[in-house]
Amino acid sequence: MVNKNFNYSVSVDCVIFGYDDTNLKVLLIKRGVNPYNNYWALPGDLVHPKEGIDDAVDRVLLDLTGLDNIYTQQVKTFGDVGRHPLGRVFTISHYSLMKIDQHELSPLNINNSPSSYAAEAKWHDVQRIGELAFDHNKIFASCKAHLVQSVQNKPVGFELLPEMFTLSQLQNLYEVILERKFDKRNFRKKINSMKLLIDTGKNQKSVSHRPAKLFQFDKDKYLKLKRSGYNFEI
Amino acid sequence: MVNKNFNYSVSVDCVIFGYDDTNLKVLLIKRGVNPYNNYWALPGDLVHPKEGIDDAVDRVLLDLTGLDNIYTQQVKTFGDVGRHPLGRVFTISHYSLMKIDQHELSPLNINNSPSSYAAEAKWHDVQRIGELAFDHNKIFASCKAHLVQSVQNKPVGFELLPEMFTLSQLQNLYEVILERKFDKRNFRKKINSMKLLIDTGKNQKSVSHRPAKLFQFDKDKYLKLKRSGYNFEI
DNA sequence: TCAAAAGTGTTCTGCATACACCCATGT
DNA sequence: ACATGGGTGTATGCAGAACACTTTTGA
Repeated sequence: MVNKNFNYSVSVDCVIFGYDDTNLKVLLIKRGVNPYNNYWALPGDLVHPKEGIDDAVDRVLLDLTGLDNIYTQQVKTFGDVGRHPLGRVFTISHYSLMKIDQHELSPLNINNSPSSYAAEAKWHDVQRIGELAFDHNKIFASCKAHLVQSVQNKPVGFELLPEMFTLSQLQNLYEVILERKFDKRNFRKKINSMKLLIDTGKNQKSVSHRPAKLFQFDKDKYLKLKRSGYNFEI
Repeated sequence: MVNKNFNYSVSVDCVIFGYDDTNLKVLLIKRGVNPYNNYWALPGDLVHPKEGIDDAVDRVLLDLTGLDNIYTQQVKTFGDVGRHPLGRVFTISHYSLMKIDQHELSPLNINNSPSSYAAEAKWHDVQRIGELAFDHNKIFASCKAHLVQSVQNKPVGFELLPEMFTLSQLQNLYEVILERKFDKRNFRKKINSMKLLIDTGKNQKSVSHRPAKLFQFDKDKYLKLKRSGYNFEI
């Protein structure tokens, strides 16, 4: 006999952020099934019976992007009584940060996916997402706010940049996420004082202006500093 | 027929913090039923079918304390496969802040409660909680860390103090939560510069030293400032 | 040679820190 | 009178903010 207390369902949803050197982007899927057929939605899936929350998130991300090392943080759980037409579904929302150049949004990935209620996947400007399925607009807003907070006291911005990046790319990333401008010299002074970037010795190629130096984020050094009480702050 | 996808259960758990002018406290219940009979545990309950997450939290807090205006924030959802012996139960953890002097932990409240799996409720020093039921030690640690973060950039500390409080009480509260000392003059300078306290004109009574002034937190003023971009920071 | 973005220092201001003595009350 | 915690100001150092010109490359 099924216990009357065990009749809910639980899903995970991912707000996957990317950065294309100009704008902050979010990866949405277009639903190919009801409910909300043809609506854009956050990628997600039900949590399987023998699967932890993080495992479910990793699976959704792997199926969608082919990548298995995407930075992810849990944000908030949504469970309003009427949020899902088929029953009581709680969804545990997450934000994920990926290097946008690393993945191919191949139809292959999407069609192979157990999350194959998705007919299409596409990057959208975070400024220009329309009405999403379910309560996904609310979820998106919550995760976006969480990103804005995180980026100011954790070095998560680097998760959105390629392995090697210029200081201008980094500055523009912060400007786009925080919706404010920084002074170039002061920004560089600040970044420089952290001593967390490695000068790769390489330069940009084939740009029609003075080529910029390429840097890497020194994650090991950051982790050591953090263990001894250091607080990242932009 | 019960859909195979609807066979999970969801609960809320509350890490209820209080402050007794010396230590940071957490309100735990002693379980009177299995599983984990006689273990101390976080107060919580299953989310009812027609009830939102926040409603469930409010209900748990009302049943336990008789109060209905307790500051609460959702923290994190836990759902490891084996975390509950009776089935797949996800729990949405919250932290709550209350003025410790406002409530009576009457057996009445506890026995009237639908959460009457509780045989006893008691404030514990946050430093001295032993092994709790389920994965509640992990949940507690997560909520404590969240409190430490929050208290530094939101004026939530005042939720733990009586309506009127002295500057020394306030300073000690921060020292206890953040586990560091502040210089008295600098702390007061900082608090004073925020202009968020109202001098009530009243003083402490019957203390065997110079009586301290009593202040109130100006919540309305804070909310106005916040809307126009102000960021609280200690 | 022109356009475009990279790169670079100094001054000023304000906030965090460090620090020691007198005051009001109860016993 | 003494013990207890309440209450107050100044000097110093450091970090954030404002600000303009030269350099390197491709077209």
